[in-house]
Amino acid sequence: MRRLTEEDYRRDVVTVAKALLGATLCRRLDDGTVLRARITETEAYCGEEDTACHAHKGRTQRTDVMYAPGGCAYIYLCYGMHEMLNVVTGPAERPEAVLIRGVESAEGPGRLTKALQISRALNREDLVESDRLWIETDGSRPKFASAPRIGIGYASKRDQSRKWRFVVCKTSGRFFRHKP
DNA sequence: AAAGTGATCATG
DNA sequence: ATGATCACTTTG
Repeated sequence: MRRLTEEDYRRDVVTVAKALLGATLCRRLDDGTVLRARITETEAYCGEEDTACHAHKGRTQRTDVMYAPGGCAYIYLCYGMHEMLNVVTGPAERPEAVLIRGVESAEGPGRLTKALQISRALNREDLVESDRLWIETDGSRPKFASAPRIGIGYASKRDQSRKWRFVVCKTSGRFFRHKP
């Protein structure tokens, strides 16, 4: 297992979104316990041109962190109750981020943050250096499927149709099923 | 299917 | 200041 570095994060957002699948999200609590979970689902949000991306409307107090160099956390509150965890990617001044949509045993962006006790208190955390929040990889690259992103009905048809959501394929624990 | 919840952003 | 709108989850 090695921790992801700034070089890993400063690549193109779609590349990073795929590379994060199978990596391990790690969270150290104040009492020292470390929570870990493998990432199973991600989405790429790709700059001011992407009408689904929060940075589409430009730089604001909330989106400012997306303009930072890749490697820090962008965490915001959705629907008044769900903390959403994103990883900023790309070079400085390019507002891209990967939404972490699911981890093993906590599917759903709001559920995983609850399970790992991640909140806006960790907004802007540097995942390269932090001892509270980081990501590790063992180099495995699980098979995945691509699909349209969820919950972006406000975006242009074109951007809604982009397949920038990536989900690890479910593996049968025991049996294989063959098409007749 | 619809509520619940509060930050955020565009209006005025 | 006010109001619509949300990268959602749970409950019925």
